[in-house]
Amino acid sequence: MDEGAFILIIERISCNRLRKDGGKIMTKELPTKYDPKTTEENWYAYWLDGRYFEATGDKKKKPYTIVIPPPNVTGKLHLGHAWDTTLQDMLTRMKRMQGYDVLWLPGMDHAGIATQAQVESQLRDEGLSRYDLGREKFLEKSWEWKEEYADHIRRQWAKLGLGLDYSRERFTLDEGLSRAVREVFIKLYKKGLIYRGEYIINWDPKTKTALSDIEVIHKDIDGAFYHMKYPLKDGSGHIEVATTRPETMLGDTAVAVHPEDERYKHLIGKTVLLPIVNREIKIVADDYVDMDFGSGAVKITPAHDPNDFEIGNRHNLERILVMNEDGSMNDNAGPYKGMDRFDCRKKIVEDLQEQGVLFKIEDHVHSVGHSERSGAVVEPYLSTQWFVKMKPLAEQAINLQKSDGKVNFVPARFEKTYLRWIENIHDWCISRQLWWGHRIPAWYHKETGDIHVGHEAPKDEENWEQDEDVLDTWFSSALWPFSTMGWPDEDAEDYKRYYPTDVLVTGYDIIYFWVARMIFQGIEFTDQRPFKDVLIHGLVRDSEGRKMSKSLGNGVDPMEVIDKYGADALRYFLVTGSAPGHDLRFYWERVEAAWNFANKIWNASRFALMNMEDLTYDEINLDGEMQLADKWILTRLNETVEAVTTLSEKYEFGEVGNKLYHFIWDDVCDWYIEMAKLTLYGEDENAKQMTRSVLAYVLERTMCLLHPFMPFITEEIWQHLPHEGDSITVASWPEKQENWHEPETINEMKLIQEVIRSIRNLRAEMNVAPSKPIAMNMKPASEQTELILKKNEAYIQRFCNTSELTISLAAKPEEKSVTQVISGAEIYLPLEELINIEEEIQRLNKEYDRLTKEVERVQKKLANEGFVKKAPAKVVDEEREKERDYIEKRKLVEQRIEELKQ
RNA sequence: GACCCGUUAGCUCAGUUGGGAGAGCGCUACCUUGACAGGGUAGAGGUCGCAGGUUCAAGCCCUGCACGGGUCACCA
Repeated sequence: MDEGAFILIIERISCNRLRKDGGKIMTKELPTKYDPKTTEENWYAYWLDGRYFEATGDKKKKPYTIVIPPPNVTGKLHLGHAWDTTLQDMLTRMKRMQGYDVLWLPGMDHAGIATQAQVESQLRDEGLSRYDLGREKFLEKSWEWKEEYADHIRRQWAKLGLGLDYSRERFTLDEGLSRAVREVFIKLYKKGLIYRGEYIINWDPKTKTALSDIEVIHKDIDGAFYHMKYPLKDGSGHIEVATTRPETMLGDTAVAVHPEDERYKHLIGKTVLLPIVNREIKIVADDYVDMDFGSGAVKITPAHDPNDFEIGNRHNLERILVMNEDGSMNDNAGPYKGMDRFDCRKKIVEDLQEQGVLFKIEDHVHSVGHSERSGAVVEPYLSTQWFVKMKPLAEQAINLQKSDGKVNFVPARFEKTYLRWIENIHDWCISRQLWWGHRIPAWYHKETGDIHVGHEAPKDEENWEQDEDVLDTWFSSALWPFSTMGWPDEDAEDYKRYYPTDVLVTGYDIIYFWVARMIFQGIEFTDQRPFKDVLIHGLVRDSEGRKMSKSLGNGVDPMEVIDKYGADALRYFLVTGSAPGHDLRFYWERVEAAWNFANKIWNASRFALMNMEDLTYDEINLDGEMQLADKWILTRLNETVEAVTTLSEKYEFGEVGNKLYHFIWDDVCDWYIEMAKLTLYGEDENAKQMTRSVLAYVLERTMCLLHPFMPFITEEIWQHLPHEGDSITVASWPEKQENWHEPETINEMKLIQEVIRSIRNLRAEMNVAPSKPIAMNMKPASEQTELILKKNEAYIQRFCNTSELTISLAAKPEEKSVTQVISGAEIYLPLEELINIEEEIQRLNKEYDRLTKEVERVQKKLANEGFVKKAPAKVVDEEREKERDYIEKRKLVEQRIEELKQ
């Protein structure tokens, strides 16, 4: 691998050494705002220095492998890459913490056409072409270019915080991978699955290379339908044909009609005189022709149309190429020689009209193929190229999906997408008329024309010439999951240990180009799927839903986002921003929301650390007496741990994000920390110590859960918190702790929360400022509830801001009290001066009506025999409980109304 | 033409084993409470595209339709 940029990162490690202190806290006080800039770079350097991302080969651990979809070495990473790699980073970080020997293998793709085009454009600026330099010099230039961009990409990976094993970085043109490419080519050739032949291929006249079918993008273009009359040689009339590409008529070598077509039967075998070039061509009969389309007669240009080519084969027609490789007309075009194909079209239309041959032009929208790379209109072109025979390979891939060893697509529907394509696949044109790429390992004998295919030239090299062309970049990408592991050396350590990989993460736009090809090559050469799962995500779009593109200028540079909000915020936004397999719109506000979340976490930790005193990891002790809030948050932590773990295994990161967000913001920050203040600011030293332990423990575990989403801030906080080990990247993944799991605390907490909420609500409704202390009188519905309320009255006092609080089964409201009925208790607030009895009665009447509606709804449900009989007992019981509760509450409200009325 | 996806709060979107609708932003009112104003509290806002069906029960399953987006194929 290239060391350049990597060393830049490594260099910074030295200034970071003071952090290597065995995990002790260096500073206690955190600044009040989280600043990603000052922390992110240091931590990345620290991670590399600790070599936490390198696969260890540790036999005691199970391997877990992902290979990165290699980005084009010619470009910068965009938000799509950031999304794609963040998903992989999350998976590998989690697995590493779970104790797997993780290999996440980085690398880049040489991207033949794209890179060559860039280098050529640079040369053009210097007034040169690649031919001026020659092949060798041009490749030198390209390698320089590659080094520069590879550095750039590595720096971007670093900024994103990706835990890549750089010691195993690969490049598709590396010697090892090139050997794999040759090996595959040779083997397929020997098997007859690679062949060379003259066929109609997709030709890009701009970059002057052949393309495969999927590199052609079809766009609807407003064109025209040109109707022409070709005269019969015997002067007995003419035959009418139509075309969208009139310039191809110069290459016509027949006219075809359907053999059953009564209109033309008598003309079959006759000769037509092709206008302009005055070539004599035959009228042939062929089933391919659709009698109902157009005139029912088709001009045949075997050298410029795939269907015509087939017809030409069936009828032994001459193939006349009328264009050069750059899209200009050649010698066969007679008077049009040298003209560009589109200029020729204009001129030939004029000329034919003048001659009366072309008699009608109709507007016609038709789909025109464009080069995916250069944008040029693709010309169907007769040319000698190398092809992969796809049917046998596709069949193996299709069969694989019927076996237990199938590739699991996530979301599952993409398997259909994949199968549909592979079931209808055509042979794959793999030769490209470029210099930057894997040169085709075929030599042609200068005299005999024999073909030699092998790793090296034949011994009498001077008598042979190597094929000038290179292979489609995807031909090498298809081997990526195993060529990077040392294949074709099947005894290579990495290949044996890490192949097949566990999951491939990529966008749906690349299923055909890459995923499908990796699968059939994987089966053919390794006898198994190259990955167990394929996680498919969508595309990043702009805020209006448009694809980001250079031409629209609506692209957002992930580095700019990171500079503004930090990598953690960007990552969190990317992986929680959409449903699986769906596109994602980019919104700055949502990145900002993620940043706010990070800051919230920061400040919660800041609070904890300010109150942690010198608690060390060993001093964390959860075995003493606990408050409700402590037991509750530990239980909620357990629930969150379980949810996060199982949802992550299912790649449901959006849901994982929701769970963590809710747990951290609502449960930890809004409730637990607020409640912890009671003990932390109180006098009871034992309780304080317990709260510190719980807080430290919960935060430490929470940072671990969040680490895959937000690696930087979690490492920073984790290092400040009491912890064990040198880095959160290798900390243990949280597991459910049965000792501290008390589901009943959830309900107790719900009761306390309901009390607090209902008082806040009443205050707002009655315009009583939260800062104003009030007297509060509670009447529990049972002794059990009374116990819970009394045990937790400190919480109620604080959060309801009471001047006095009584909790008693015998409690009675003062005359002028506001009443609130909740499940399990009545609450009275004697707010004499604020109360108007009439208004209070009205308020309670509203409540009465609301409860009545609820009662009716539940009773309706319970009155349904089918429901009671067929619904699960648990569901029915829950409804009965609700009925009881609503009726009870309604009764209490009713009583209070009656009291007030007296 | 075939297939896939979407249609849920003002906007953008979550909602996976079918059991009383959620988030972010925006909006309203109030709050400098000793982690956080990048914050807190309370609140408004939804016939979950339409029509059928299955089911005790449908945003979720099935069928059809409408609109929007996408993929592939055809296009002389």
